[in-house]
Amino acid sequence: MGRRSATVARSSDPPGRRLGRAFFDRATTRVARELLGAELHVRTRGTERVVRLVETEAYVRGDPASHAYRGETARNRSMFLAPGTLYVYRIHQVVCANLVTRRREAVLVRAGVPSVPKEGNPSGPGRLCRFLGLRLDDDGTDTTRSSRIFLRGRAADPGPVSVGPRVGVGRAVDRRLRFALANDPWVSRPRPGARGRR
DNA sequence: GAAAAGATTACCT
DNA sequence: GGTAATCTTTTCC
Repeated sequence: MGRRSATVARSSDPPGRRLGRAFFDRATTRVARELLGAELHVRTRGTERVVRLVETEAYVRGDPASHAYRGETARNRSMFLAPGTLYVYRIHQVVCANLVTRRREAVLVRAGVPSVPKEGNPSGPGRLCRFLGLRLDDDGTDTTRSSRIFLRGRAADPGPVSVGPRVGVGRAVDRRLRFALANDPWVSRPRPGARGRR
């Protein structure tokens, strides 16, 4: 097929279409913002889990909080691969997933609306990965080509987006690199009203 | 009854 | 493991 290097991306991809390389090969903050409302599909052994992303964080170049900040290592190698690459890292007992944008930059997927609410609560990076069944083995997967792990663009305007500081980041707190759908119950951080049980 | 503080639990760049 | 959010208890008016 005619393979060409598309460098220019539309501001809005076709609704429900798979997100290709051009989508991710843009400014990380824009990707993070437009990822809201998009669907992340993960197929594992016949079962397919889907979440509609509602919360993301951008990690950019020169960012002390970014894993790529201190250079390439065996762990963060995926961050130096092509846009659309899945970067999965392990922290203590859970794993978190990022989508590589431009080189050395990525978007951390923090929360989504679950396709099977009963079986999980994809609110928070660790929980999201656990719900989707993502493992450390999935690190390095090219989501623009994989048939197991891929994304679909949002079908419509997801609504108002709230922007604020990232979660769990000690440095560069003043940067507003966290994006979330306002008034969405699945957003992890600013829990509107946790009801005390018992 | 409401608010503040301490302590516990859960989570994760 | 450290940190932040949550829950419980206590104090105050």
